[in-house]
Parts: sequence; structure tokens; C-alpha cells
Amino acid sequence: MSEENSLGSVEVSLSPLQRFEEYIQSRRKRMTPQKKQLLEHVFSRHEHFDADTLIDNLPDDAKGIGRATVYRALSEFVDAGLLREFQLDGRAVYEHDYGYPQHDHLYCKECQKLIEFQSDELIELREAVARMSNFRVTGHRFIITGVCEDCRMSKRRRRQRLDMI
Amino acid sequence: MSEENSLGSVEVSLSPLQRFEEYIQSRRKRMTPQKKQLLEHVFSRHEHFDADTLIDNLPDDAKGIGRATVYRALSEFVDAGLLREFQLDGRAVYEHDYGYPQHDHLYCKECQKLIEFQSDELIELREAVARMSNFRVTGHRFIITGVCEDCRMSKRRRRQRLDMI
DNA sequence: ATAGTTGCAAAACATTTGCAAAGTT
DNA sequence: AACTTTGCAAATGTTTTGCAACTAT
Repeated sequence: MSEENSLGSVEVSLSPLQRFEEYIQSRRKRMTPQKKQLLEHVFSRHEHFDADTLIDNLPDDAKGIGRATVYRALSEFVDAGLLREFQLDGRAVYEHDYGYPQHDHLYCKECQKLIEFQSDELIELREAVARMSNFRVTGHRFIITGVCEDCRMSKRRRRQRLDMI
Repeated sequence: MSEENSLGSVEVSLSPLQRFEEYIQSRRKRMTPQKKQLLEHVFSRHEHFDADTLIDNLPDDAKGIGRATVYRALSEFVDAGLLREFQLDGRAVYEHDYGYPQHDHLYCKECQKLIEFQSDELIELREAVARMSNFRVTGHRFIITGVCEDCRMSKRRRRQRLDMI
């Protein structure tokens, strides 16, 4: 389920916060109001975000949290297996990992939307490829880029309007 | 063959330089000694590189080329369908696209090596996924991360040595 | 002649780091 | 008390931009 974290696979029975507390203790780290607030906010909605968006959307009672703290917390969350991180157009993007099934993305370069999809076949393919190269897999990143349905449709609409002239 | 370029698919019968010249003309851009030198150097060996490595390895007669010029040339090469660009650990990495078969990568996080592999199955999978979402595909990025054979072996060797104590 | 290109330096970004003050265990 | 974390500002690393001088067409 969760890959590339440092606690290995654990069944989902704990809340993200409980899971993080486990991690904190296993690493002699400390729980702080900042980390707690960030974690709660991050898990309050299932969507993709980057550090900046996160900071901008922080609730008022968490507005005082410094940039560096946010960055530091995000890497802890990733390390704890709560979040998954990947690069998109040069910046880091995060999404829920803990308690969320493995999946990949379609990325619309018009509207920057990320659409999730799941494919067991891809995992099989990944294992087959790795086996051939004697490679030990810890994870992968598969992003299909293009134009999403919505953007295709609004483009077509625009084209039709022009054709009428 | 080549994806995400702006000239569409063209058969490989021209040298990279000729192909670039075509692009230059189609875009009312200009050929300069700097672009020519960079292009020649970039296509003199088939390997992955980033902007910095490229600049460092430039032959003496091209040493005077400014950073900005290199960056500007690289995006032209990408736009011309000569190079493919992707992000790795936060920076842009380039590889030959023109005249080179489509492939994906295994990325060793120990030694940062990129190993290429090709899979038709992956392309079929990509099309199938896109079809389901009514998505128009222009390309994809598939990177399998893990530890390569060489690094696995040297780790094992190290472990065995320790076990003997 | 016209418009694109160069090199430089400065700016822009995203992210990281050093450090003193504050907080957690 | 011991050690970690915070927020700030400064530093970093990579890529982009403004601009005057230059150059390809």
C-alpha cells in the first residue's frame, strides 16, 4: 500500500494523526501544535497541493506557522508514509498516501488538473521490468500528460464559435 | 515516435542539426553558432544530462557560451522535438528524443543511474486509461525507482563482510 | 533594416539552513 | 535539564528575465 516510507507497510486502522504519533515516537521526534495543525489541515480534504497552496489555505489559527516549518513538516509526513510527494513542473506536489490506495495520474497541461486512476496491470508490468534488470523496486511514478475531457470540450466549443464567423 | 514536440511526427531521415534547421525556419527563429555548437555537443554522445553538467563539459571552443543561452537553447531543442526533458530530484534532466525510440526509465536512488527500457504494453495501457477518461494523450513519464543490480550487489558484499565479524 | 539572439547581471522561485528563542519530553 | 522545534532571515540551487550590444536574415 504505502511505498517508500520508512515504517514499512502497516494496516490502516489508525487515524493519520495516530499514525504520525507512532512515527514520532519511533524516531525520538516531538509532537508540536504546528505539526498537529498542519497534519489536520492536510488530511481534512483529499486533494493535491504544493507547499505554497498549503500555506495560503491554512486556517487563521495556523496562519503564524513559518514557511520553513511547513517544509520541514511536509518531509516528516512523507517520511512517515502519510503523504506521497512528486515533482510537477519543477515543484513538489503532495497527496495522501496513508490509507489511500495506490494510483497514478493523468495530468492536464491546460488546466493543471490531476486525475487519478488505478491499474494493477501497471504494477505487474513494473515488476516484470524490474525482474529483467535485477532491480529492487521501491516505487514508481507514472504520469500521463495531455488534455482532459473538460478542456477538450471547451476548446471544441471555442473552435465551433469561430467556425461560425 | 517523438511526442510533445510541436512539429508532429516526422520520419528520421535528417540529422539532428538538419531537423533543428527545419524547426528554426518554421518558427522564424535564427541559427547561431552557439545553438549549433550546443546541438552538436548534445548529440555527440547518447547520455542523460542536466544543464549544469552540459555547461561543465562544453568543449573549449564553446566555453564562452552563457548560462542563459544554454537554458534558452535547451528549451528550443525540446520544443523542436530533439530532446526530451523531465524532472529528477528537482532539476531538469535531458535525453535524446529525435531519432531515438520511445522508452522509460529505472532510476537507482543509490547511484542516480538511469536505465532505459522499452515496453509496448505500457503504451497500450496508457491508451486504454486515456480512452476511459476521454483524455487526449500527448506523452507520459514513467520512472521506476529503486536500487539497481550493481548497488544491490555492492550492498550485499558489504553485508557479508560485516557478517564475518 | 529588422527582428531575433547573446552575455551579463539581477531577479525569481522553491527549498534549505543557521541560529537564538521557545517548547516538548 | 536535555534536546528538539520554531520562526526568522539569509543562503542555496536552478532557472528566468531585462537589457544593451550584437548578429542572422
